This record gives sequence, C-alpha cells and structure tokens, in this order.
Amino acid sequence: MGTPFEDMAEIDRLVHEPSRLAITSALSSCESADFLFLQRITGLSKGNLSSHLSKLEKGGIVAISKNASGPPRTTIRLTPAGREVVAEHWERLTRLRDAARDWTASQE
Amino acid sequence: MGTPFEDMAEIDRLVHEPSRLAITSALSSCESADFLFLQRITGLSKGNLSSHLSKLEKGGIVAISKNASGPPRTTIRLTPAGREVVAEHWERLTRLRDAARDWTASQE
DNA sequence: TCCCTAAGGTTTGTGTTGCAAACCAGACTT
DNA sequence: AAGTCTGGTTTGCAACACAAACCTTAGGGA
Repeated sequence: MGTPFEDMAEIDRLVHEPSRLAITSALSSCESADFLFLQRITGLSKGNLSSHLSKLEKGGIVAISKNASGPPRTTIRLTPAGREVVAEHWERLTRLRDAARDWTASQE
Repeated sequence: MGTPFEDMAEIDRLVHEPSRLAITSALSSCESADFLFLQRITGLSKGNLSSHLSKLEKGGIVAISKNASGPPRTTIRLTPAGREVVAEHWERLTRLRDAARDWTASQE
C-alpha cells in the first residue's frame, strides 16, 4: 500500500545522509575497517567522521571498538542489524527509481 | 579520480533529500503535474510541499507556473537542466552501490 | 450585496542537523 | 622535553525540515 513516492517518507535519514551513505557502503564491502582508513576513502575530516560514526553507533548501525592500551586505534564494522538496514535502504531507493521509470498512469 | 566514496561529498543535497527525491522522481515520469496531484502521491502536507518546490525552483530543478485568473492552480515540471541533475544524481548513487558491491581491494 | 466556506498556497516559528575549526590527551619517537 | 600520530570532543553557526498559522481568490447561499 502507498506509492513508492509516499514510501520515501519512511526513509532512514540516519543512513541516507551522503557522508553516512559513503561510510556504510564502504563498510558493507568489508568485515571491518579502521578509523584512518575510513577517513582516507571518504575524505571526511576526523571530527566529522567521528560524529557521523557516533550517530551510526547510537542508531545501532555500526559497532565501534577501540584497543584500550597501546596507541589509539579504532575499528568499525557494520552490525548485522545495520547490514540489514543498509540493504533495505538501497532496495527502497531502487524501488523509487524503477517506479519513476515505469509509472505513466493516471495523472490528473 | 577519487573513490566513489569521496564522490558522495559532491552529492546534490537539494535533490537527495527524501521528499524531493520523491517529487523529482514523480515528475521525471511525466511532462508536468499539478500541486494537488504531487501532494496526493507524496503524502506531503501542502506547506511542506510548497517549501520543497520553492527550493527546487530556486535551484533551477523545476519550473512552476500558476494560472493568474480563475481558481488557484499550480503546475510543476522538471526543467531540462533539472532532468539532467536528477539523472546524474541517480548515476552517482548507482556508482556508489556498485562500488560497495565490487570493491574488495586493499583494506589494511 | 454580504457573509461563509473551501481550495490552494505562503509565511513564520522552532527544534534538529551538518560542518568547520578549535581544543584535548594518550602513546611513541627523537 | 619536544614533537607527532592517533582519535577523538566541544563549540559556534548557518541551513534545513516540518507543522501550524495565516493569507487570498472563487463560488454559493440568503
């Protein structure tokens, strides 16, 4: 029920935001990645990356682990739930795009 | 140059926002649509729809025309430039998703 | 003619974001 | 001791999304 257009209202803005879309996409192709690696491939500043990761963590999308002793080093991975949310998000986008392509019905 | 992840930084937030993604998608499948029609299929409130349309208009994505006399009636269509921006946006998203799928290189 | 209502928008107010820039702090190196 | 690398937090601000209040024109009834 509801057009794919209405469906967009339910989109998950947590994942949809461009920087976070980049982060989750990068993570979805690997088991885990560390902070500096994510920073390099996304081009984000560390402050920015840090706050995006905090939001993703709070939302249960990623898990963050730091090694307590030794040099600071942070490892990030998608949680199983996060992996699902990300997949669902892409499916929603795909549905919308396909609907836009195929949809020529009752306009008035 | 630059990974598709970095590429996301250049995403057009004007189009990327969920409601506007729905609006532009709906418009891309038809020549033009009127205000009430867009409101029905997107499920947006009129106030909200109005402000989204204003932003899209200011950004050159859509053209808005109103019939001066008679009952109020507003017609919206994608501009040629807007059609291009929207297409480019979807291509960028597709590139990102495909990259996430295919990309298993050098994760140190 | 004068209200009344409804359609179709626009404006305003408010809380939330995203971002840059500044600051902080532990561990190694020299 | 000084410097650098790592991984952050905090602060300040401008832009945004949304809801709710407001405005305007058209037509209907008395």
